[in-house]
Parts: sequence; C-alpha cells; structure tokens
Amino acid sequence: MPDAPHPAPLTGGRRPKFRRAGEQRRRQDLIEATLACVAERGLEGATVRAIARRAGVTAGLIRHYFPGKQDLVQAAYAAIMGRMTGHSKAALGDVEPDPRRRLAAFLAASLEPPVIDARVFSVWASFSGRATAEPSLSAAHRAYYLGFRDEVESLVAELFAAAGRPVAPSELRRHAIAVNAVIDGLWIEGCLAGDSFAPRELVEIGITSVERLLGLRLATPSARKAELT
Amino acid sequence: MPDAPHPAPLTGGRRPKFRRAGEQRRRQDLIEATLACVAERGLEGATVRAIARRAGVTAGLIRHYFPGKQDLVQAAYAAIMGRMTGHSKAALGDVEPDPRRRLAAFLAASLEPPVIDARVFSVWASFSGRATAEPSLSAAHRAYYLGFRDEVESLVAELFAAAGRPVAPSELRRHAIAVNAVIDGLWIEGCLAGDSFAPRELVEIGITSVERLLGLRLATPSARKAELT
DNA sequence: GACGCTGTTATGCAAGTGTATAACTAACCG
DNA sequence: CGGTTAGTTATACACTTGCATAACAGCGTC
Repeated sequence: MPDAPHPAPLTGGRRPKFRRAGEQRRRQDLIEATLACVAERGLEGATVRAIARRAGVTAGLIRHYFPGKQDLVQAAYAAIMGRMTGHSKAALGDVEPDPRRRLAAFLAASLEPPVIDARVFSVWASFSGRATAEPSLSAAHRAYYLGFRDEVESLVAELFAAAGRPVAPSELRRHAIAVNAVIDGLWIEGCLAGDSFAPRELVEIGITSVERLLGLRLATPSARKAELT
Repeated sequence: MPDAPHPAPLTGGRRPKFRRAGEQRRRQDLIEATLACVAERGLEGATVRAIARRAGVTAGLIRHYFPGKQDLVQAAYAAIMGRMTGHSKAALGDVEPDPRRRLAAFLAASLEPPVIDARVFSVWASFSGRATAEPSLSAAHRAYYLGFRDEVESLVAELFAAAGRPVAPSELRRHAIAVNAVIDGLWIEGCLAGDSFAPRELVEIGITSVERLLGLRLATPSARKAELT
C-alpha cells in the first residue's frame, strides 16, 4: 500500500495539526487500532506504522506509551480476552439467582454478538496461534481459558445443587468440560459461518444441547420463549 | 537467531555439498519445514530464510518450487487441514458399517493424537487468524470446515436411520451442529491443556456427550471398553 | 501573552523481508 | 569420459520493520 512516501503527512500542510489526548484515551485508541489491524490483516499486518495510521497518529508515539511493540500487542490481547469473558460474566449480574436462568443467560451472552463476531474470532485465532511460541502470551491465554471454564463449572455446580442432584467432583468436572466444549464449538461455528444461522438459533441450540448434556432443563419452554424475545 | 551473517554456508567449505532431491520430496520437505516454523514461531516467524534453513536448503530454492512464498504457505495450510480431516475420515474405513461404531471411531480419531496436538492447534489457529483477511486462505478454510461438518451430519443421519428414529432435515442439521461443536470444543481443550486429561478421557467425554446430545447410545459399555483398549 | 513541559511529529538507521538473477555443480546421457 | 540440463547456491536489491533521537508545537501556568 504505497500511499505515502514518508510516514504520512496526515494533512496537506507542512506539519499536520494535532491535538493532545489524555494518556488513557491514547492508550485505548492504540489498543483499538491494534485489534483492528490484527482483525483485518492478521498479526503480521499489525505493524507499528499500520497501527499508528489507524489510530491517527505517527509511529513514534507508540513507543511513548508502550516500552515496545510487543507490550502493545500484549495489552491488545488482554483487552479482547477480557472483553469477551467479561461480557459473558457480566450477563450473570443482571439475572436473579435462579441457576437455570443464570446459565441460560451466560450461554446467550456467549453465543450472540458482540462475542459472536468474525473479527473477534480472527483476533483470537491470531493471538492463540502465537501463544504457543510466546511465553508471555501463553500464560495469559491459559489463564483466560481456564478462568472461563471455571466459571462454567461453578454455574453447572449451582444448577445441580438447585436441582437437588448431587454430583461427585470428577463428574462435575466432566460436565463442565463438555458444556464448555459446546460453547466453544458453537462460538467458532457462529463466528465462521454466522450468516448461515438464524438470529437466535445458536443460543437455542446451545441451551438445548446443555440441557441434554446435563439432563436438566434450563428454563420452561414458555420462560425460554419470553427470555429469547 | 543470528548464527550466520550470510544466508548460511551450511558447511565449512567454500561451496557446500548438496544433493539433489526429487521434486516431490523437496516440495514435501519445504511444506513440512513451513509447518514447523509456523508451529514454533507463528506465521510471522515463517520467513523464507527460516523455512529454508529448516529444510536444509537455501532460500532461493523456495522460488524454484513455488511461484512465491504465499503459494508455499497455502500449500502448507492445505496439507495440515487435509491431514486432520483425512485422519478422522480415514478412521471410518476400518470399521464395519455399524453406524454406532462408526461415529464412535470418528470421535476417537478426532480426539486423540495426532489430531489432538498443541502444534497442530498452533498452526490451525495461525492460519485461521489470517484466513479472514486472505481470500485464498478463506475459501479453503471454509471448505474444510463445512466438509467436516457435512461428514458429521451424514454420520448422525446414518445413526438415526439405523436406530429407526426418523428426524426432519432441520432437526438433523441442528444435531450435526451440536455434535460438531462438541468435537471442536473438546479438540481445543485437548490441544491447549492436553496434560490435564487422562489418555482416553477426552474420547470418553466425547462419546458420552454425543450420546446425550442425540439420545442414542454409540456402543454398549462392554463394547466401548473393548474398543477403547 | 510569554514560558516551559511534554505529547507529538519528523527523520534516520540497522536488521530483516521477499524476490530476482547469475553462478555453480550434481546427476544423467551419449 | 565430456556435454548438457536443471536443481541448488550465492548475491544483490528494493522495500519494510521496529526502534532511537532530535525537532516541533499544543496546552496549562504564571
């Protein structure tokens, strides 16, 4: 993309006008620009110059806010992972403590936009691919993943407890693994081929699947219909 | 890894000895080296020089067998995807036409090494991340993914037919989506945290989960025990 | 309204990138 | 054996990358 011989004048004038933004705002902008670059062109497309152009600044500014490019990348990774798991977990806060509805809400939050999103998947996959090689990313990767699974496990535990069906820890673990797998798998399918699913279809499949996996209903048909509206 | 100032003398002599390999062999070596580089250092670590060093040749040779680096990368992607789906599908050939055992074998093949493997996941994720951006990869990506899901759907259809339980196409589709999701999700979990699972545990969880999802048994407990040995 | 701090730009640099091309040489044929 | 071909190496080149540093200028302060 040879659009500008030099880093990018941004305006036609000699020295482009610029306005100073607070540190918090600039860091956020840079992280957002990084995620956009990774989503559109992959991790290798996220060069300091591409990121800077996207954020509307020049490349040098990145080093003013981050010790190196890798730190920015890592911050971006933490941002998107936190956004994803945070969104799913936040859905629990709005629901009364009925375990059935809590798990259903968790599923719905995980299987709808903005978590179901091709760009989010692209970023996740790019980072995950390099996580094996890069120890700094690897640790965060594992932490987020296991944290999500723990959340699932505690939700499943609540559900069994409320239903009066005691389960051994090993059995609970297996249930959590299976439920987590369904969520992950449906998430991938939704991100990759979102256009082949009706709006709430993935959520419905997810709820039905979890009900069958656990042998418990998450909501009565009428309640589900109301919730899904 | 600054080991050699120039492309790499490979031997101490003036011009290193080399032996000619057949075209098929060299192409395969280059593809293998590419996969190794991607697995260890991510897609951006797969430079022509790194690949060439790994394959025991010099960088220029790549252009002799592939029009450009991108063609090699694409060939490597096709190779690993074909290996994965091929391994799972090949497992069907060895099993008598009992749909229950066929689906069980398919699950086992998909949830064990060499398909369950951290390096395989790393490569898959790296490519998937860039597939969104790169149309050439995107098409192959979708094709392999939907091909796998179609395979699952036909296996599930066989199973229902053998059990005498007719299902509407829309219902069959949903079952296939759910089963596919469980396979994908367990595959990811196994690749990321393979050390936290007992040898055949993922396969057992997979079979149990699919049985619950479909409301059918894939094998009697005794048969399963024999099969898993 | 001039000053000074620091956020921001402009510019340079060494290393690394993919690709092009020429030189070499292993292997095959006569 | 000598000649030919094509697989392989060596080298060069234009470009990009992350990073360093100096010049500049927005903005709060007195």
